[in-house]
Amino acid sequence: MGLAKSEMFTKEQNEIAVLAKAFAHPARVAILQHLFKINTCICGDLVNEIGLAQPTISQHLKELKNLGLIKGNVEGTSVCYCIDMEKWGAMKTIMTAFLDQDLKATQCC
Amino acid sequence: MGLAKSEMFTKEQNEIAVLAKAFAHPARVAILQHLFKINTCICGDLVNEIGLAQPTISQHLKELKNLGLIKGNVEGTSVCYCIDMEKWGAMKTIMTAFLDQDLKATQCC
DNA sequence: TTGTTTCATTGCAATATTACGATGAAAGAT
DNA sequence: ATCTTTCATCGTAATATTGCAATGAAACAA
Repeated sequence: MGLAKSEMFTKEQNEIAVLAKAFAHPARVAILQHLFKINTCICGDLVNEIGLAQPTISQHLKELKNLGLIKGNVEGTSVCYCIDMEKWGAMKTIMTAFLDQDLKATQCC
Repeated sequence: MGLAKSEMFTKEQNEIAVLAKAFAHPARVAILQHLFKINTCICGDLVNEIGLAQPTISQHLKELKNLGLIKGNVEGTSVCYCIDMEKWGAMKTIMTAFLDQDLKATQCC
């Protein structure tokens, strides 16, 4: 039905899925990469950098903000977005633990 | 429109997004975790382990297979799925490089 | 042969995501 | 005050994803 039955999975499984969604669209990957590149914060010239319309960028920024991976500071008429390093680190811990499962496993077939 | 304009992003950005989609659903996370846990391959008792219908599990397995993260060996009437360690490692290299962006960046706001 | 088991595929409904035009809100400039 | 700039939000259309009942295919058992 298109409904993720989150109650039938562990908290960890749901958390990984939610975090992975942040990277599951190239526009959000591009946004994050650009925010890291221009480390001295940056505003909505993301719209110029990436070739999507302003409401679309704004929507992607909102999702990343909801996850806590980025934060936005209002500066006059513009808004300065940047990575929340603390949240990024927390996310990385969870994702890395998942990705490193192979270290404990043995090859089979 | 719901259309990811992949031609406007870099090859790397699209690759990260495609790989991240593998983990963007708790059922696929659960499948991968179970395959790692039962490292001596395992078949479709994933249907019993996870509480989803057989066609649904089969569909998720297909997606993971398309990405190359798992492979399936037919054994009589059953199919034995397991992680493709080589592909997993390649995926991990790409994802880790993306996640480690913060190591080169400096905090801003 | 007929039945059974296991899994893939088809077909469809429900829901989620993505994209953008139009509009609104807030801050500056004039 | 009006105009402009910048961004958020609303509304809606297009597309993608998820889930499962029904069915099909392949291997095995009788």
